[in-house]
Order: sequence, then structure tokens, then C-alpha cells
Amino acid sequence: MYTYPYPHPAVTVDCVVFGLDEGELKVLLIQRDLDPFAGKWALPGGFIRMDEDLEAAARRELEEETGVKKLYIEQLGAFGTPGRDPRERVVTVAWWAVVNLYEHEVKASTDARNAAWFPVEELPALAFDHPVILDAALARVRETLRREPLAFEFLPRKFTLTQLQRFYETVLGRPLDKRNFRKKVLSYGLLEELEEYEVDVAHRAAQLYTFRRDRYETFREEGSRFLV
Amino acid sequence: MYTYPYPHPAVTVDCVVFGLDEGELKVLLIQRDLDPFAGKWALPGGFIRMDEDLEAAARRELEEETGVKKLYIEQLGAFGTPGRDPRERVVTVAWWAVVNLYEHEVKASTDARNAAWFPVEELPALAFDHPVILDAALARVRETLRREPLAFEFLPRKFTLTQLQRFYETVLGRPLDKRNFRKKVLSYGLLEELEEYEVDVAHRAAQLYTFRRDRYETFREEGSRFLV
DNA sequence: GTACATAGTGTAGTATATACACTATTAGAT
DNA sequence: ATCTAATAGTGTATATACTACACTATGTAC
Repeated sequence: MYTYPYPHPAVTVDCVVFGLDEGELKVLLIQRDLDPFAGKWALPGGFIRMDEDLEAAARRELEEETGVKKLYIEQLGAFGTPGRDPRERVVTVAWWAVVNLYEHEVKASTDARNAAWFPVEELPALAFDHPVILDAALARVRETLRREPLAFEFLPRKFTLTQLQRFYETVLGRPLDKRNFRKKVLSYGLLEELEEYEVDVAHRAAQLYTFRRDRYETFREEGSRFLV
Repeated sequence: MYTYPYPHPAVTVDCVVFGLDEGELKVLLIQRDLDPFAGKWALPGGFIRMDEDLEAAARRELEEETGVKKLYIEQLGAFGTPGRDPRERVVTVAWWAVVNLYEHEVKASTDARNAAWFPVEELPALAFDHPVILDAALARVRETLRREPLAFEFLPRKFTLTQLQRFYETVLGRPLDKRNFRKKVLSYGLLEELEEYEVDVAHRAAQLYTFRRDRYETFREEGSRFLV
């Protein structure tokens, strides 16, 4: 037992992980194995350890519960309204992350009966105040996409310009002009044209490109923005 | 005494309050009265209560320690690296706020020997990991200023276009063209021209304007941005 | 070899951003 | 009354960025 002169809340971390699948934005959820809310879907997360940084806790819980590791992760914020957890006062630090589904396999493990991707437009009922957290994360990812070249976290390492365009069309929810789109994204000089082409397609094969993360550092230092 | 089956961190809130004074961006600090770091300058903040929302805790601590209340406040994020507080594991939820110095009087009270404004370029040594939090807040406020009409939180309710321009010049760190600046800010239709003018100035008196917060709601719903 | 599916390319018109200099008004000094 | 000093207030021309738009190229499947 642990004793304190003043009451202390519990502190947890929760992760909102986004992925793009078949042109649809999806979010990774786990089905809880334990009470409270056993059987309900929820964001992956759990209690922090006393010797562990918040970000490390988020990564650990994510890996434990879903098998997903090594990804772009950013803090969303703290959620701590009294009563959000029926057991005791719990303050959770939420994180959001982006992953490309082509390179990650999800599998349920500790504390989770199951883990699965859900389209953000068709979510199941969620445990705790997780709908609130998820909404905030969705707003954040959409906002970030307009200002940062986050698309490349979703896409495979080598991609076609059409894949990139489809991605932005999905997220922005409107069609983009092919010629204008290409002119613009190429103008930043952050895409490298590869001497490789799509294979096994029933039409003219598209050229593959890759994102030059290394060039992006100097690009942003010059105050430039990757905007679509 | 309060006892738990697992160890719990303490949870605090800290506030980074910005104000504009004589064209200089300043931040509100308190001088700690108690250990640890008694005598050192720090961000106003303190422990949350068990029945209190995080934002409410931030507002309460801010008022208790500095007398500042009712202002624009937004969450910056959680900081919880082990060891950031010498007493025990403490996770703090940081908030940032903006205030106009013309309407707020600061005064030290609970737990604080003193409260004062410091230019962000000339800060004293700070307690805990507060330099890290302050840097993050500074980045955030500069980022936000580019996208939201935050200027009006800093300025008096009635202001001249030159005051507004000076504000943006201070924050952006570069001079702006007077004619272009006026054309642009007026084009958004969010400023109301008053039938009032500066008084007691040794030159032609400038017309006063006010920000129409009510119109801003529909403005942003249309997807428009107030950009300078 | 023909049909089909997607890749890949340029230009003209419109809107937006930038650069730039003089007149107007008031207070205070003489 | 006149002059000086200080800041308010105004318009236009040029450059840049954004938008709209349609055809040819290349590979697969039949």
C-alpha cells in the first residue's frame, strides 16, 4: 500500500492512433478485457509507472495492448474531469499518433480482448470519456495535416503522386485538381523522384516518389510550409 | 492520510500568462515563498483538488497567487518527466493564457512572496522544469497568433489600427506595411469603426476600433482565417 | 489490335500579396 | 498667427500565387 498526506489522483495515458486504409481514415481501438467497461471498445492506454516518462508510458501501453510500436506520436493534452473514471479520480494524458497500415500488424494482448481498426465515421460505443478525447484528436490531426507534411507518416515509403493526392482528398473531404496538385507538391522540392514504377497494375504504371525527411529540416527552418 | 494499492503521482497545474507591455511581450511569474525553491521565481500553479476540473484548478491557482482572473486560457499540455519535482513524482498540466495589462492588476498572495511581469527575453532563473514549460508556451503563443485573432486578448477593448499593427510587428519580429496592413485587417469585417478618437496625443488623433467577437464565430465557421 | 484504365503534361485568367509616397490633422513652440 | 513635429490616413501598379480546364501516353486484359 502507498500512503500520502494529501489525496492523489491516478494518472493514465491513452493513445489515439490513426491510420489510412483503402482511402478511409481509421482509428485503432481495443476491446477491454477487465472492468470497468469490460467488453467495451476503448482507446489503448493504462496507468503510468512511477519511474517512467509520459511518452514512454504511452508507447509501452500501445505496444502492450496492440503490438504497434515505433511511430510518430504527439501529446494531445490532459483530460481530468472528476468522474470520468468510475473507480477513482483519474487524470489521463492523451497522445495521438499516425501509422501506415501497410507496415504495422495489430494484435491484441495484455488487458485487451481484441484490437481493431474502425473508420472514424463508424465508431462503436466507447468506454470512459473516450469519445471526447477522440474528437479532440480528430480535430488535431486534421489541423496538423494542413500545416505539416504528415501525409508521409500514413503512406508507404514509396508512393505515387496519385496516392498522395487521394490521401489529401480523403482528409480534406474535397477533390483536388491533378495538375495543380502535382505542380504544388513538387514545387517544395521535398519529394524525390525514383527510377521505379508501380507493378502489377492494369494500366500505365505510375512513377514512385519518396519523401526527403532530411531536406524537410532546412525547409522548415526557412519558414516554409508544406501546404496542399 | 490517503492510501492506495498502487503508487500515485501528485498532479499540479501551472500557468504561463502572457501580456503585452510597452510593445514588449511579458510573462507573469511568482516568487516562491515555500520550499522547494523558496525565493526562486516560478510559474504560478499548485496542486489540484480532487473534486475540481483541471481548468478550474488552473484558474484558481492563478487567482490565488497573482490576483489575475477571467481570461483566455488554453491547455498547453502535461509535463511529467520523473524527477522534475524533488519531493515526489509530480505530473503537471500546464496552461497558457493571454491578458491585457491595461485591465489587470497583479498582486501576490497565497504561497507567493511576490508576483511580477518579466520580458520573455530577460527571464530570471526559474524553479523546477519551468524553463521547458515556458519555452513550449512561447512557441505555442507565437504559433497561435498566426492563425487566430489572439491580438485582441492583449489589447485594450478600444484600440487604434496602429496599436494593432505594432502588436503584430512585435510578435512577428518584422515591420509591416501600413497601407497593406490596414487593407487586410479591415477586409475581414471583424473590426468595428467607432465614432471615437484618441485623446491627449500631440498629433492627429487616430480613430478607435473594436473587435467584433460575435461576428468572429460565423467568420470561422465559414472556414476563414484571420491572418496578418 | 482494340478497349480500358490511369499516368502524365501546360496555359490563360483571376485573385491575392507586395512595394511604395504623399496629404491631413492636431499639439506645442515661437 | 505661423511653423514644426508627430502620427493618421489613403491608392495604384506590379508581381506572385491560385484556379480552371482537356488532351496525349503507356501499360494490361481480352
